[in-house]
Amino acid sequence: MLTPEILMQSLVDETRLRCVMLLLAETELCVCEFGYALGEVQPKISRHLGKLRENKVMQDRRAGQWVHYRLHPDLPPWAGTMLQAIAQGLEGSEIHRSDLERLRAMPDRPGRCFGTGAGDAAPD
Amino acid sequence: MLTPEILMQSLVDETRLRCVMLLLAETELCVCEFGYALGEVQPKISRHLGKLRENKVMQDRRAGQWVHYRLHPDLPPWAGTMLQAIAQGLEGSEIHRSDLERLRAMPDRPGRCFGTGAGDAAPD
DNA sequence: ACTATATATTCGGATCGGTGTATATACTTT
DNA sequence: AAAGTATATACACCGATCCGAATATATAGT
Repeated sequence: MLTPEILMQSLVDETRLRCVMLLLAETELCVCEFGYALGEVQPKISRHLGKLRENKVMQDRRAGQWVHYRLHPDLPPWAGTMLQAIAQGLEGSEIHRSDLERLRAMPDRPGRCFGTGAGDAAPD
Repeated sequence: MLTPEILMQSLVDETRLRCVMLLLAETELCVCEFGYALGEVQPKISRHLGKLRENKVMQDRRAGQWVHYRLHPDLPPWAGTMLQAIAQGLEGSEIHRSDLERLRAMPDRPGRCFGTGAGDAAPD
């Protein structure tokens, strides 16, 4: 079960915080997208996402060769409140703003095909 | 200035989290009260309170031989939200409950004489 | 089966943060 | 000024954590 202690330990690392903040804006991202947005090498990203998954902050979903991460659906209400409060305190933060910018400018982002595999959200 | 990163770094340590949580219930406490409530030695408590002061999470006030700590008056709104969310996530936590219990059962708690120095709240 | 791409894990080393013990400082009382 | 109480700091040590680099695993396409 997720406790405030574990959540803070999860977010106290800058890389992990940046990843979680991206998920407040994009709901689901794969490892390579995190890596591109943060400008970090893959093993580093993967390790941190793994810890966030262990800690039940995120949930992963494999889709072909890609693994998509999203905020854990069972995140308790107080945890959601914390994330929102952090996001608010981070307004004006250069790093997080540019993370999101780089992500949105990323070429060839892998399309997310949910559940039924019906709709492919590939940008134009 | 206090940032979410610094606040989380401040609270990720159990001792510091326990101290801050006590201040959500008591508004102002001196070092010896923290020490008694947590059952920890004085240097340990003092060191952690010092870091909380540095990080602008708490503010200290000397009153005679005692130094009283309270939550920093300029804590930004998002920080207050975070503290409340954490307190909520901590409901049912044995440690924090008993911290508060021990504090309230502490004999000879130093009286808090604010501002004017008029009233001394010494018990009997 | 072989290659390519995406992700995960392992390992050794470096760094950071917490701890205990001892000691220093500040204030009060006599 | 000397002794007592409250608080702060210094130092050496230890364990946790993060990192880079190399390697392992998983899936897709041919």
